[in-house]
Amino acid sequence: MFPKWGKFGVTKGIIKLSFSKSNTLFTKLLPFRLLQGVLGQLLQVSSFRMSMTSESDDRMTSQDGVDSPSVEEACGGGNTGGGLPLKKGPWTSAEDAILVEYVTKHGEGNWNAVQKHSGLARCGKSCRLRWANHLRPDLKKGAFTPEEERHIIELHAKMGNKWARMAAELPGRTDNEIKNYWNTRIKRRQRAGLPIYPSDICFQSITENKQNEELGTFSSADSQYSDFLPMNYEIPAVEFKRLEFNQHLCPPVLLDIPTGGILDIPGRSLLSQGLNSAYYSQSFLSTTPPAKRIRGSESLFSGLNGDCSPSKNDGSFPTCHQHQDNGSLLAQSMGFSSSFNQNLISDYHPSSLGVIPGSHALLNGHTSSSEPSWAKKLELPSLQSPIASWGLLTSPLPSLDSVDTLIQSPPTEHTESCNLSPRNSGLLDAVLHESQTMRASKSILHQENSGDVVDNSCPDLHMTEWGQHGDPISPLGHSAASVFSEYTPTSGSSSEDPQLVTMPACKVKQEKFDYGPYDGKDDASNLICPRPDFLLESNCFGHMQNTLFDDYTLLATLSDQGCGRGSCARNAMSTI
DNA sequence: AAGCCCCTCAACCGCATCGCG
DNA sequence: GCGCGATGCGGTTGAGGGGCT
Repeated sequence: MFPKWGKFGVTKGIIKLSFSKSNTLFTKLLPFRLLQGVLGQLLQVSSFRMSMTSESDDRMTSQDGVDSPSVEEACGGGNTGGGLPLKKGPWTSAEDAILVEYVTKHGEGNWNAVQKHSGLARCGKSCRLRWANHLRPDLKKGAFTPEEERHIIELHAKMGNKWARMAAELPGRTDNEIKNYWNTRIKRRQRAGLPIYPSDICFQSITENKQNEELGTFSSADSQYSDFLPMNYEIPAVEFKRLEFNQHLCPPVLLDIPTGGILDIPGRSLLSQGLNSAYYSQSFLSTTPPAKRIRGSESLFSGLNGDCSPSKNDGSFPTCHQHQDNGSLLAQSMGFSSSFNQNLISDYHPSSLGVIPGSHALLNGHTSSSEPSWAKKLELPSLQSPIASWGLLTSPLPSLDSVDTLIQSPPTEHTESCNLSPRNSGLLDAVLHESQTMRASKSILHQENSGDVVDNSCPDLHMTEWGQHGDPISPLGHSAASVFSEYTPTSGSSSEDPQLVTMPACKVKQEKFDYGPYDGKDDASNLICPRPDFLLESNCFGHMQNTLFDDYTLLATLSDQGCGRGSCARNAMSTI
């Protein structure tokens, strides 16, 4: 039953154990300190009665939950195969050997039978995990290579937290490995105040998605969007409770609503980290609590389709009323940005709290060249967005942790049934859809205006010029356009080379971000983002005070109510 | 050297999905 | 259609190690 140990070798504290079993040679590398425990485990497994004396065995004993009923619950069956208590905690080499032998003999699958047939005191679930994550012969051990890291980032941009799918594209790597890597990376970059996705990857993926689009991958997307474009949307009131932004970590992003109000959102939290990411997309657009997780594809604009689609709900979002988690509506607002036909803006009535009969594209259809759209959003000193219910925005926006929670929030039931995108769920899908929608919207506008023909061949958001597409209908469209008409897009900036962003009436020196301890593979041009609060404090907005900030009352309201970053509203007030 | 903090990663846990009777 | 077991997936936890003070 047990392997015949062949030889032992010790090198630099690592013991190399070789043994043969069933004409197969196994080699195991073990830290020296574990030797005693391993031998102890061998005895334990072989006899099912073991008095452990080593330190590691003591740890195991305390952890393995032999006497704990939770073990049975955890593995959904408890004792099987003759009443053997199931063990928890770290696997020993002996257990590994048993499992390897079993799988070698019987193949993968039927994991619950492992315990029955091999005597291994582990539940099937644990066996499967151990095999998949550590014992599989095709596993690639060691740190991720730079190529793999980049691939992971690209995949995450496309897929979101679909670890298993990502692992399938990274031979020899496990979902757990990738997940851990990503989570670590997220934390690291959060600390450093960096965006999650480097701009080059976004750009590359946008290009890929665009190619897919041209190949017809998203052939139905436009029509789907166009289905709801002309509709009125009722966006529910929303309360941002317990929301605090860690504003010192990242620059806020201003979202100016059609009345000129400003929602000041830390850019890193909402935009650079996730509004554009699959998880922000998913969770922010989710209209149901994270009770159910969706398998397979999730739609970025899930809330806009299915139950929330105008075709089904006359433009309202009933489920949005039902479930409002922190920030979800905000995300809806932002995520919906591109989904709203600019034509609708004229219908907007600021007094109708919670209801935005029309709304405005987040970017007002404008992006600048050379940067992916998601990155460009960060550049805006002001972003237009259909933020609903200003009067109910009674507290600051989510803290970073809150946002993290939102990031991690699973998609919703609706997302599954509301797929707009066949690929869904990734940042780049979001960008793509936004691009598509903007193009559709522009097309409509151009048709209606039947005047100047703007080059619709402009392939992507990043090819659009600010001043060229001033929204002729939005109360602020023109203003915004005028504000940005002189905006000079930058490209190829780097942290070593702070950029000057030309703004009307002012020049804003590009803030140099602390890129922290990260590996530096991500280029430093991720954010070309003059801090909006800086802009507010500069005289930049003096130029805009007759346009963006002509509604003193609303600003005062925002300031008093502490909406978003009240300080920013106050700053704006003081600037004005 | 000791204590603390932070990071990494293996493993657990809960839930969803699938397939079968 | 329903129940159940097997499997898969993603979020979370906690032990252990390394670095810093």
